Parts: sequence; structure tokens; C-alpha cells
Amino acid sequence: MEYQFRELEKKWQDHWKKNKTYQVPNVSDKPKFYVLDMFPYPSGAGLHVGHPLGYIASDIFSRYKRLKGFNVLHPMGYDAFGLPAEQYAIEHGVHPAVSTAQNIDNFRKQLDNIGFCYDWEREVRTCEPGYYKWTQWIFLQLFNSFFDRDQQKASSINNLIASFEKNGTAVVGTRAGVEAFTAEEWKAKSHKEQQEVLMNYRLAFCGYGEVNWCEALGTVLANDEVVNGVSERGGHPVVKKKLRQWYLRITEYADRLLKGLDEIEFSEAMKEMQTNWIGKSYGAEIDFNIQSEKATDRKLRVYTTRPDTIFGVDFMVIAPELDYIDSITSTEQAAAVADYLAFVKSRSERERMAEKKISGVFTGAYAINPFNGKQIPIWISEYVLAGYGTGAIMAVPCGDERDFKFAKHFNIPITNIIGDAFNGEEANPTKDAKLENSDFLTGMVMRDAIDVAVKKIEDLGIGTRKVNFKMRDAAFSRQRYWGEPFPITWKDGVAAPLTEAELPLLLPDVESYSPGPEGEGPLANIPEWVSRELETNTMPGYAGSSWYFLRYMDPHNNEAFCDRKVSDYWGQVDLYIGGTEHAVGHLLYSRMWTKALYDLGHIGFDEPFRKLVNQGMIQGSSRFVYRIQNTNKFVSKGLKDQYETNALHVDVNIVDGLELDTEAFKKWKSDYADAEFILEDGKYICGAEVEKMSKSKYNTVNPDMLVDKYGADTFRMYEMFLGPVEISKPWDTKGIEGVHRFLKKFWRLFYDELKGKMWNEETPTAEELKVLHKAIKKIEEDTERFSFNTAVSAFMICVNELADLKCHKKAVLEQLIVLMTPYAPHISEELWSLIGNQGSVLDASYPKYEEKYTIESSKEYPISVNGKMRTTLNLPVDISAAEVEKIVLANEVVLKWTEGKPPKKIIFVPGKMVNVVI
RNA sequence: GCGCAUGUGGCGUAAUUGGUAGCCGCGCCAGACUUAGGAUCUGGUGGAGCGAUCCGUGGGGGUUCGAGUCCCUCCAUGCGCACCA
Repeated sequence: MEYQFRELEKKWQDHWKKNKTYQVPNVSDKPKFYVLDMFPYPSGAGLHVGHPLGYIASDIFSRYKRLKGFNVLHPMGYDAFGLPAEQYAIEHGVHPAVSTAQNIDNFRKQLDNIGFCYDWEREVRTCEPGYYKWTQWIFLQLFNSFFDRDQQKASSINNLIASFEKNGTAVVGTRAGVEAFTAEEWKAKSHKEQQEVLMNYRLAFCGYGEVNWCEALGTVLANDEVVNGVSERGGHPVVKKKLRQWYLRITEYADRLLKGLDEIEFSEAMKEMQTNWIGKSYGAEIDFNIQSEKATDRKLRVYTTRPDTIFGVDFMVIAPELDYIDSITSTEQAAAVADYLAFVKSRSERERMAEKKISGVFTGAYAINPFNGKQIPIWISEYVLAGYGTGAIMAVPCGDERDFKFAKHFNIPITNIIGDAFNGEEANPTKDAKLENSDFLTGMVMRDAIDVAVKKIEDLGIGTRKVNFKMRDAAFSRQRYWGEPFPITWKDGVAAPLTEAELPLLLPDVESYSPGPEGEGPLANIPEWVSRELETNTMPGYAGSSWYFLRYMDPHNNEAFCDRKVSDYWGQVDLYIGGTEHAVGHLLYSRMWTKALYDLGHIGFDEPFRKLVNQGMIQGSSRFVYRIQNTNKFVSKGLKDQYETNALHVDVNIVDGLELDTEAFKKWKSDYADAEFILEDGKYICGAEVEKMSKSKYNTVNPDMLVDKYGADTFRMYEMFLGPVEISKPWDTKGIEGVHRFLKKFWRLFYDELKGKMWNEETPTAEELKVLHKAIKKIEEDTERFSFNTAVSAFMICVNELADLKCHKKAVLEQLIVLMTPYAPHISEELWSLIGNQGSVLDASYPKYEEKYTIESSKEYPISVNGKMRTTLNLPVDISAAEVEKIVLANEVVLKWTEGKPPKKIIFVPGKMVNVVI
């Protein structure tokens, strides 16, 4: 009986489906465990071998936990709204709902091939009304709440209104854009005025933001669609345009998002990325009087983290966007300033940030240093960003590298306030130097002077201590079609939420997917939509993905996004697996949504993911052929330098290692049907390079092909065998044979092709039990710490050893099957049933490691002389140090190396080693 | 530029707290069975040397009885962030 993987895998996949083996109840006596994969965007290209890496890891862990007696929630779904489907619709006229559904069907088939244990009854698709009804509902929760800074939590907007009616802004305080008012003043405001005030508090709010507007395409472009000030597609001019946009007030959660990191198991690198993104800094805002030829009582407000360097300020730099530039620019400089502003306006934010060349212009105005009356020139430069701090900085060239370069470039004299610590060649950003030329700060160490300076600034009333965040509020609208409609109507410029009963607000069909007038989305082209005064923007991709892990718990609930009892049972995601590319986007947004839902009492936990494991990226290993210019001749790599050639990507699937299958190449594309080859040693050798796996580079490897050739179990184990899950590495199909051979060898412990049934009911020997229990221990430990590659290796060792012992005993093999189940579920089910068990092996219990089988009475000790290993000695484990000394010193190898010299010291570490020092 | 991570045979990798470097697999070499093998099985395989032995975890230095592992420094690669004041 052979290992017929195709038949048995199909048989068991059908069996699992028919018996609903993977259906998980919401009520159970077992402890719960929630394993989640980042759900995929169902792209038209389908799965490549990089996608399932994390899915396999989570599948193994889910099955492992199930065998360990947990009720395991392990669902899958689709992040189904998104731009590619809309772009496809524009180009091919296919409704995004149709192409998305097709892509999902394709994904599902590919996933099913690999034999995952998802509970498909719980599948979610973010684009379905039953799902996005609740995305809209949560949006309304955010719209109808504000962040209570005293309580540090979200609270109903009605509480805010009540507070305004009673106390004005006295209790909750003002916000940017809100002037303080009394209760009476609040009551005197019109409805519209009141709503405008409330908008400055809502967690989901409407404001104005700049977007990349391309007039020719009539649409808004993403940063990376803009290159050199023109659109990537078509090369049309792009300008910045202010558009009404929705935002989420995530900045209010900045501190809690930071603090929450202490309670969750994310990698340090991941936590650091989030911390940097949030970018909390401590400093001060300082007001400077402005001296300009135009009369102004405006102050220049700067934000600095280094108020201790106030006497080293040689110039000020303000962002080109600041609205008061006109009011301070001198007549002489007006033309230069206007030119510079026009130059900056033509540049995308990304270009400005990437720019290394120094540029800027003097305004002709000065700020006055409040401590010494010094005139400080005010410059404009694109390296200062309007969105951060106050959009203005005080420049200290001796302490800041950018300021230093700017000063050098424009010949601005540099004041040294740190004496020898500044060498005039480069800035020194130290905090440990002693201040000089700094009036009341002179002689102080900078680190200590920061606080002294801030106190003085506050005492003089010219500034305040200030905590700043780099993070900005999250833009939450897109001028697109294929996304969730906002449940908002606009009446007289006031946003009014729909009622819960009106949800879901269905995404209507459109005639055309092209943009509406004035940069609005396609929904603005629908007369009925516009006449209902509905919002024409849609929500961005991350709306649906910010809370999907909650919907899996209770996916068919029509009364709530998730029943509170159910979310109390399942709680946090215990293990979340996905790529690092979502480090700051998705993972921050879903953390914020979770906190808001928690604050409003809808769920009982405020961090969504207890533990995160990042899977590494599987890169592609591209292959190249070299075509001789203007011919259809291809020259092998070793000979290519003799010709003028162009390197062309060739499909990796028709290359064996580096050797091209020339016949397959001719068939690959009609252009190459009559290709000729210049071979070396009778072979055509390709070039190779590691790149991102992508269809356009012809370096994708489709899992379906490998599953078909070797089976799902081999594929699963091979992906794990490649190396640690979190490491990125290029895909190489070469080694898969080894894993396949291993499974065949495993099978042969039970059945031999010629001899038939091999397994028997004999009693295992001590040696056999030792092999088994060694494996149990290693595999259990490795699985627990997500070291799946070493676990696969342990399986191989175990099977090799059992084969060497000719052990075919059911008592041993039966336990090995259970151990294998998470990794190779199909073959395990088959063998489990063949050796006479009823039911699924998943309902078996995990083997229990028993130390008594693996205890050794002696150990092979390495014996070193002066730290170099010279020999080994087999010694009893309970030997005493004195005995070891005696035996070792009498050993002839040791005697040879000590050359008769007396040992200075003998180090004996029981269970480890012996070292003789002479 | 800043931050983080990683450098081990021809290749993917292993070595969990500092204690026998190279487990497991690929590839390669030899052999068995075969009309044949890109099937299967057995043995070998870090480098140099006939050998005893020596050299070896990116380079250099250090701590230690002992370093792939810890510290310093330099180099290389990958990833992330990017004029963040």
C-alpha cells in the first residue's frame, strides 16, 4: 500500500467538510483560544507561496491547541473593499462586487487545497451589507462620542452637550478651533454654530485637508501616484487642493496607544515602530515678537524640544504653508518669497520629505530673542512641515545638523553655546555639554538647563511646556466608489447621522466609476444620492479591517456587531499572525477602535491582540535570460559578455535551478516560438536575483502546482521547514523533495509498498519509548515557541530513528500520528483511521511527555584542556567532582595535552562539560 | 541621515540559560537494486593535510577556564522611518 497523497487528501478534505469538523461553538466548557490570520485582500492574481506561510503557522497552532483541549476560534475572511477592484472596473466595466466575488472564489479554492482548519461558517467579507452595516454603526459610535480628557476615555457626545449647557467649556475645556464659552453663550448659539463646535470634539469628524488633485484625471491621487509634481499615469500636473475630509481623532488616544504596548506581546521592533509613529516628545512652545516693516502684533510661535539652546538661536524657519507669511514679508523679499512658495506648491509631500538639497528664502522679517533682544532672521524652508508642532522652529546650528547645513548654505553666522563641544565642522546634538554664552543658563549642563529654561519661559509668560505628538489624526475618507458609504446626510452644511434603523446605507450601483465633480467620488454622479443629500465620500480600506476580529465571533448577528456575551467569552485574539507591512496602519487603527468600543461599553477589553507574530516575507528568486540586441537569439549567462544583450525576466517555473528548459521557453510566449540559443556545455544557464515576489517579474510560484505534485501535507511541512517563520527569505522549491521523502518514510513505518501492513501490536522497548518521548518533548516545546522549522526537523529525526530500530509498533506510532496532526493533518487522519481508530484524530488527546523514558544514567562528557575539546568520556550523571577529577587526570588523551604539567584548575559543570586548565 | 534586525559549509538552516559548532534537509560523491532512472535504499560530505594535527560562525579587538552566543569597533546586507525641530 502506497502513500497516495492525492486520494487521501481529497478524501479527508471532503470528510472534514461533510462532518463540519472545524465548526466551533460559542458556548463551551473548554477554555478558549483565538488564533487569527490577517485576512487577505482578494487580488486577481491569487495566492502565491508567500501568502500561506503565516496561514500554515496559525493552522498548526490552532490544531495543536485543539489537541491540547482548547475551544479554538480560527476564522478566515476577506478584506474585500479596495482600489484594485475599482480600477479594474474602470478599465473593464466589471462591477467590483462581481470581480471581487470571483477573486474570493479563487482564493477559497486555493486555501482549501492546503487543508486549513478554518470555520468557514464564520467567514466575513467587508464589502457585504451584513458586514458593513456594522462598520457604519461603529462609525456612528465614533461620530457620536468625544474624548473626555479628564477620564482619558471616549464618552457620549450627549454628555458633552450636557456639560456645555451647564458649564460651557469650563469643565471639559476647549479644543483647537474652539473659543472658550459659557453655558449662556452656548445656549445662545444657533443649531449650526453648536454643531460646528461639537465637530471639534467628535472622535469621527469632518474637516478640511490637502489632497493631491489632478485636474486632467479629475481625481485625487495617492502620494506614490505623484512623481516630480505630475501624475504617474499620464504625466499630468498635480496640485494641492483643500477638500472636505473625514478624520478619526486618533491623536486623543496617543498616550493610551503608547501605554497599551506594555501589556501586549508584540516584537520589540514592532513596538518601536509604533512608538516612533506616535512620536511623543516633550518640549516647549515659545512666542517671539516679530519685527517686520509691516506693522504686526503677531507673535512667532515655535515648538522646540531644546529650550536650553535658546541663546544659540541664529535664525527661525517657518513652513511654506503658514497663512501669515504675507503679513510679515518685506517688500524687498516679496518676489523671492512668492517664487519659492510657487516652487514648493508644485512638490508633493513625499518629494519634499525626500529632498536632500537645501532650499529656502528669507522673509525680510526678524524675531526678537526675548532674553537678549537679538534680531533673528525668519526664513521659509520646505524642511519644516506645517503639520508638525507649530510649523515653525528656532534653528540652533551648533546643535542640530539640519540647522547647521542650512546656516552654512546661506552663510548665516553660527553662535557657539557649547564651547569645545562644537568644532565648527558639524553640529553636536549632545545634551551633556556645559552651556556658554547663555546668560542665566551659562555653566549648566544642557540636560538640566532644559527644565530651568522652561520654568523661566513660563514665568515670563512667553511660552508653555508642551507635549507633542508626531502622529496626526487619521484621514478617513476617500473620493472613491468601492468602499463603505458614510451614514451621514448634509443639511445646510451640518452633518447629520442616519439612525440605526436606517443602516445599512447600501452602496448604490453606478453607471460609471469615474470621479464626480470637483474631486468628489463617483457617488456624486448619482442624482438620487445627491438629492438625498448623502455624503459622497466613502470610507478607506482600513475601516472594515479595524474591527473584523470581533465580527468572526458572532458573524450572523443582525442585532449587534457582536453580542457582548460572545465577545466576553472569546475576548482578545490570543495569537495574531501577519506581515510587518501593517505595523503602523492597520495595527494602530484597530487598537484605537478597540479602545473606543471598550470605552463606550460595547466590549470588555481594550487591546485587540494579546500576542502578535510577524511572518517574514517570502521573496521571489527571479531568473533572467539574455537576448542579443535586435535578434531573437538568447545567450547563456556565462557567454553573455561577448554580446550586447538585454536581460529579460523569464518564468521561474520553466527553469530548473539555473538551467532553462528551452523547449518550454519557446512555448511560453509566441514571440519566442522560434528563439535560438547559444549554450554553454550544452545548457542554457540563467541569471538570478532576489526580488519581491510579483507577477510582473515572473517569479511567483503557485502553491496549487506544488500541492498537486507533492500534496498539501508536504507543502505545509516544507513551508515550515524553510526556516523560522519571522525571517524573510527567497523561495526555493528545490528542497521540497526531502520533505516529501520524509512523509513517504513515515508512511512506510505503517505500510510497505511490497510487504503491505507493517504495524503491529507488540510492546515497545525502552529504546523505542525513549525515541518517542524525546520527540514529544522537543516538538511540543518547539510548537509552543513557534519554532516550526526545528519541529519538522525533530519529526525527521524521530522517523529516521524508528526506521533504524525497525519499530512498527502501534503503541509508539499512534502517539507519533497525534504529534504530526497539526503539521500534516491529512496523512495523520488517514493513518489514524487505518490503524483502527474511529473519529477524527483531532479529538484525540496530545501525547504526554514522560521524563522517565528519557532519563539517562550516563552522559558523554566533552573533556577540554585549556578550553579546547580534546576527547569525550562517558561518565555517570551522578558522579562527584572529585571522581571526575581523578578519572580525567588519568585519561591518556588528557595526559598527552597537559604534558605532565599540574592542572591549575579543573572546571566541572555537571551535565555539561569538563575543562582542565594548565 | 536615524532606528531596528541579520551576517554560520556549495545552499536553506541548527546550536532555548556562555559549555562537544555544523543537527535536519537540499545539493554533491560513492555504492546497492535496475534494461533504465530525475524511483528507492546504504554510506560519505566545513576547509587544508597521507597523517598526527591545524584552521574555521563577516573583519579587528576585549571579557571569560571557556564566546556563534556577552562588550567595543569596523564592514556588509535587509527592513522600517524619514528634513519630526
